[in-house]
Amino acid sequence: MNLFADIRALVVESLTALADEGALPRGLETQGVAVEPPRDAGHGDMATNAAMVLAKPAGMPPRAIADLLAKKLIDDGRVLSAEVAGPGFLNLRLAPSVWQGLVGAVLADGTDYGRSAMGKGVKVNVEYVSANPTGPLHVGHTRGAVFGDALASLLAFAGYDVTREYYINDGGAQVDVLARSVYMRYQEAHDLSVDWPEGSYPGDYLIPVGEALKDKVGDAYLEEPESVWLAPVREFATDAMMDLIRSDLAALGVKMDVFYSEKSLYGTGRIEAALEALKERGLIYRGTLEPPKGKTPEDWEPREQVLFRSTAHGDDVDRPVMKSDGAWTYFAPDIAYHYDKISRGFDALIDVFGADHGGYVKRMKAAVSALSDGRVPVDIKLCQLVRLFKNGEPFKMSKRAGNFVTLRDVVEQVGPDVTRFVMLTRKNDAPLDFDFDKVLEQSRENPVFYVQYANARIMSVIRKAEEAGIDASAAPDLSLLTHEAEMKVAKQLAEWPRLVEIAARTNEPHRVAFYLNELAGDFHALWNRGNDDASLRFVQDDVRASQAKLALARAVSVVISAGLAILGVKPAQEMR
RNA sequence: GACCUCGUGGCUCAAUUGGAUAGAGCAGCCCCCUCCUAAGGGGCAGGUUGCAGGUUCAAGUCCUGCCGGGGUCACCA
Repeated sequence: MNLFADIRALVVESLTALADEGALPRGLETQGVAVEPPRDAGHGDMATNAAMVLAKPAGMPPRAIADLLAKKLIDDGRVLSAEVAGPGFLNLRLAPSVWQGLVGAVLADGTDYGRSAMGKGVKVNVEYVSANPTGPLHVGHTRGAVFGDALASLLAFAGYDVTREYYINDGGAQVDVLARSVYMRYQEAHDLSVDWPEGSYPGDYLIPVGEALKDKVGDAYLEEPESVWLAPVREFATDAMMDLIRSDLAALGVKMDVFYSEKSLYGTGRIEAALEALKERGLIYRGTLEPPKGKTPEDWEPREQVLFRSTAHGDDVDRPVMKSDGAWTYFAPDIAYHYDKISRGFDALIDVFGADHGGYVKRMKAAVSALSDGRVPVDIKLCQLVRLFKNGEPFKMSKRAGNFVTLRDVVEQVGPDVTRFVMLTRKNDAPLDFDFDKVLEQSRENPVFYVQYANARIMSVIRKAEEAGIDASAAPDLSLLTHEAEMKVAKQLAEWPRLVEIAARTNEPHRVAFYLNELAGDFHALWNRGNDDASLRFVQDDVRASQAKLALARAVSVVISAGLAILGVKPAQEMR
């Protein structure tokens, strides 16, 4: 059930009929015809731009087309009125029975209401978090985790075949640093005192890992040189860190389908194969890069490197894939990783990065474009910083001391539901303020509360009704829903399927959170109308009237539940 | 210097990817509880969408150039 799609289909049918009658030219392209809610509800229930879009190709003034279309549409039982307005908009008012029927459809579909087929048959890969396995996840990762997870759920709801994936950066130098840091904790576990060099990971979270290493190997590595213990300790340490990260993600309710190891690309010829694929396209060469204009690094010296001609696919400069010592740059395995995603048959890729990786976007897009010969689109979503506050005061993190606010800190303090919802109350590319106190506040300002409160009120009023002996789930006579305040809520429900498609098309899950806030607002408004007008209360002496009103409330709850499910939040049954 | 990103009432943000008279919430002023959760709601006031051009039936949205905030900038990942 998608009312906007239904009415759009009606508009297109009517246009075809007009063409058959000779009133319009045949074969007009109706691609651009849209049926949308008008910006101002006073204009009507729905508006179509059909006349304006078709005016030029039809060679007719828009208002003339709109007049023809209006006369045709009015024949349909669902359309109460069709008025031409402005430059050629056609404003439609729909019969009450349409909105009543919509409420019934929502209840019939349940939380499947709003599912779309737009992604049918399309395989999409969403890569998110992808934090280095060198420590627990912190707040910044939390935003990316929530965003990616909600986006994946949203796309699944829109019909896509979604894979959630985490790229483990376990191939670079930082995991060696991790291994050395764990080794020092291991030494400490043997009561040896150690000096912590600059650039190591001094966080307490490695103490138990050092202990665990001691439990596993005893004193076997104590007298050995690094060449002996580095590789096994590295593996031990990264495994421990991934366990930690997995449990952090689980605490937040994030479950990946695939954890993909960077290290697994080395020594298997996969990086070489990916670069060979680029080479075949003439995009690999040896050369020397110009220093960046304006700001030349202190230690700049011309160097001949192996370069990827990313400029052929929209990048600003070509990018090195191999260091001067012959080792791969970070970019090389990432190229291979994306090549692997392409060869696994994904039709679209989405990468969720932190905003500090913005400079990486063009080269990654260039690589995917080159490797898929332009067939596979990749959308890279950047998540901006999270600024922490406590009661309005900025909350400082000291990364140097290893004391940063972790994902687990946040989840333990405010819970996974609040964490997730709040992380989606801003669009991904805008900075987000997270105040530990305000997110728990029970007030209008807090959207988490506001939406949950709406659902709790619905649950509460259903309980009240049942206590009064009303069967709230009985088949209602929806024709009893006639008041404009009730219609307003029904109209908001009608927008849900449309919103899902827009949010999925733009890869913007925050739109779901904003929509829920609006829906909750409409519901609270209706609720309060009951203070002034007793006929708008949900529990009525007239059982049939009550059942109809409760059906509307239940439909609201259904959509809130479906929306919250996309965000990964459990609807509240009551407020405490 | 180059690239990315953002710029919308006093504050925090939306705006149906190009649609009509730019919408919400805070803060301010005025109202609404013998009544299902007032943990809420209704109303008033508040704007040249950073600036200047351009594209077209139509621009907060697209293009160009400025201004301002943030981010990034070859042997880090």
